Amino acid sequence: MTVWDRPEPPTRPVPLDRERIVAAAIALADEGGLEAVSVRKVAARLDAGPMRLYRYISTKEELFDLMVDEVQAEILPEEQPGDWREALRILAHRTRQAALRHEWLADLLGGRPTLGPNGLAVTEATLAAFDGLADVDTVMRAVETVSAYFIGAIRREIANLRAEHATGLSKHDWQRAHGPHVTRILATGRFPALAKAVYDGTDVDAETSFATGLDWVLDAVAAKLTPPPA
Amino acid sequence: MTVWDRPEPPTRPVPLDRERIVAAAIALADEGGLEAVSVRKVAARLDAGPMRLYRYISTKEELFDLMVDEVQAEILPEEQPGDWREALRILAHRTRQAALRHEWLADLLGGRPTLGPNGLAVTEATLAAFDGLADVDTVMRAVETVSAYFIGAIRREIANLRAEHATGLSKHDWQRAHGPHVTRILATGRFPALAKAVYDGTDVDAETSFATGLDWVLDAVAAKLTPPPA
DNA sequence: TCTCATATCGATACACTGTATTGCTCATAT
DNA sequence: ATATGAGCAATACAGTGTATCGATATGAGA
Repeated sequence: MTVWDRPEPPTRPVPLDRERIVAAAIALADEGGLEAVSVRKVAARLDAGPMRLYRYISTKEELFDLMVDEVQAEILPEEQPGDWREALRILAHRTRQAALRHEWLADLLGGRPTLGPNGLAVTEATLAAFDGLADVDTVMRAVETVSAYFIGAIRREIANLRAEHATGLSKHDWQRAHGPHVTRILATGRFPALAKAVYDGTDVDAETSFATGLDWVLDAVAAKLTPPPA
Repeated sequence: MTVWDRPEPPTRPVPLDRERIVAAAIALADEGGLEAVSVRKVAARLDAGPMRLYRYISTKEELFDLMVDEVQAEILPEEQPGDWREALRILAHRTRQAALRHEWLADLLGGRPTLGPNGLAVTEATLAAFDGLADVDTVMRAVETVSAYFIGAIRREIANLRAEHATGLSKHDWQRAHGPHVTRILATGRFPALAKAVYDGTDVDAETSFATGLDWVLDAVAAKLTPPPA
């Protein structure tokens, strides 16, 4: 039997692990949003059959969980600042930046408990920042309040950003109008306070708006940590 | 040709409008979550062909928008309290209650700008509560901050609620463990602050936790509205 | 009252989804 | 050398959102 008669040896399938799978899924999501992530497309990126992924995840939701946890690694600050306030501020801003890099994160944020290793590490670092400053319950309330704020704020920011992007309007025109619809509604005079806000309000960029609200919330937390002298 | 030979006249299709469609979709979502809402199933509830719905909506996303706006009607308080603080507190709690009645709302909240009639009415009422109390920009910041908080908080609450529900564990066991996973992770000692929080923390019910954080944020807003005397 | 135009509907079709099942193939252990 | 087990691709299924299209019933105009 000559070489010509013998078939080439079958190519072994490219090795796979969760890391590669998650990376492919994130790449897909970064390009086309969460809805662009399908098991088939992720597998295709890895030169694998779709069903092969189910050795590593047992459901598509789990893939999303892995994606979120992967991004949490970007959020985890490299070194811990001493000040709790600075720690929380950095956490909030890093989360926001991650969401701007990966807009799909906004769809997932707060949608499920984050129990992955990186998610837990983020929580640990956050809680640790309060060490010795207050009782456990107060600390919990503080962390929950701040994170509720920035998750909500990030969601809104991304939502608005997408709406602008979809209509192709400039940010200014968008805020002022959202096309004819809002203009017409406001013109009816049925929403005077809203109209005033839209027309008389200053355009502040998203980051300062985010930072301002965050500072307010941090102020509130500070007040609860060190109650004013009676 | 006797009556017996003649077929009955063709039944006219049941009349349809957005209201009916949205009601059917909401019913479906209340029973089985957002993922139970499919164009075919909504149509089936109305004895209509799937394609018929596309005269009233042009995409499934629009159906979701309509659903959210419909629920906003439940949120709109019937009468406006004089106090801005009370107004915002009520808004937050009503939104939370709506989300508890319609868990799918948590998936949609903050996901897209709410430009429907009821959504705008809610915004109007909220802004109106601040009339004359501060400049437009401060008011905007206040409203955005508070709503960011409660959207984030509601999302987390529903997320936890679902996680409990899925495992069938009691709330207590859930918070303590989430099955073996968290227990094992905590046992490694790599997350001391987290472990302390989980084991030493008091179980507070979701509503008080929500209300507490809300009060903190409202305190912060109050401080910005009436700056302390210099 | 008859005819025509228009709006609306149901059926069909398409490309795609997540995942259960099945049987093959190859690497290892005996 | 053979048996065993794991890992994989292929196939299949039920379901999805929505484009297209031909039939049909309704209202307007003569």
